[in-house]
Amino acid sequence: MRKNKEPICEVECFHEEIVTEAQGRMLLPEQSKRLAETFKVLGDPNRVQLINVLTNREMCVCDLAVVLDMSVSAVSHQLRLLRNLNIVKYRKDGKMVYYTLDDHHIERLFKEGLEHISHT
Amino acid sequence: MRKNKEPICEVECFHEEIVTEAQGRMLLPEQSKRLAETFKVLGDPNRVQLINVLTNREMCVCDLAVVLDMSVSAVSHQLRLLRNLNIVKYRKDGKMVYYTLDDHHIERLFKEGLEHISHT
DNA sequence: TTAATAATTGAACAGATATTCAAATGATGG
DNA sequence: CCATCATTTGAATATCTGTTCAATTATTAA
Repeated sequence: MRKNKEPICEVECFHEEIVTEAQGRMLLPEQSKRLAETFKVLGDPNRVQLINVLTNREMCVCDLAVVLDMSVSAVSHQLRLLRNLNIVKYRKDGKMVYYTLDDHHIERLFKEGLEHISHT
Repeated sequence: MRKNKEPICEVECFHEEIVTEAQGRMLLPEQSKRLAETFKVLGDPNRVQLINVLTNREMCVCDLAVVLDMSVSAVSHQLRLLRNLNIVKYRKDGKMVYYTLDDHHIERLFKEGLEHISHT
């Protein structure tokens, strides 16, 4: 947040017209927040691997822990995060819990990201 | 990292075959790291607005601060981050510094993200 | 019912991140 | 040269994030 909410009597450097035009092109706060949230969830190497590995496959927590070389607890915490954002869903079978991707939009975004890093 | 590097003599819950198959589909560590970095930089509402506002426009730091309602210093710090990742470039003109986007891949990713949140 | 096991949870901790503040830099004009 | 202004920078701080550890839940089988 800016501190300077007081009347600006002194000379300021901004360009009225450009500022007004740009303000008109701004995203709504709700939009920028959701967009950032969406990207942020993909912004961790372990979650990236998790999402990649769960694409078109179902896997139990324990297998995921072995594959990602993480503790079961750490995996479970990350899965909860993805669950809360409806990115993965789960199916229970006895003691086991099997996870899969539950968001094909995210899949597209993920693939677009992969392409991006491949030609950089 | 997992602690359990000791020989696993006790019963473990993972499924050998599934694990092996999944390991084969893993991204290289370098890939997952870069992919996560790319997404992470888009994972902040202020940076989202910055990138959006700089798309096809050039703007000086002071104008950006007014538009985004942030301090000049905060904007400058964020711009440095984007600069270091070659997402924005700048042009100097006297005391002023004008920034623009410098990465069309990011632009595509950004638009894909926008689409994503619009049908959710 | 008890023991064992897969997974989840919450607290605690270390490390990363975003902002603020004060000081520094670099350019312009008097 | 000096004062001013746009921007950058570094240190300090508060908050957020991801992991670990220990405890808990839920399910199965003895």
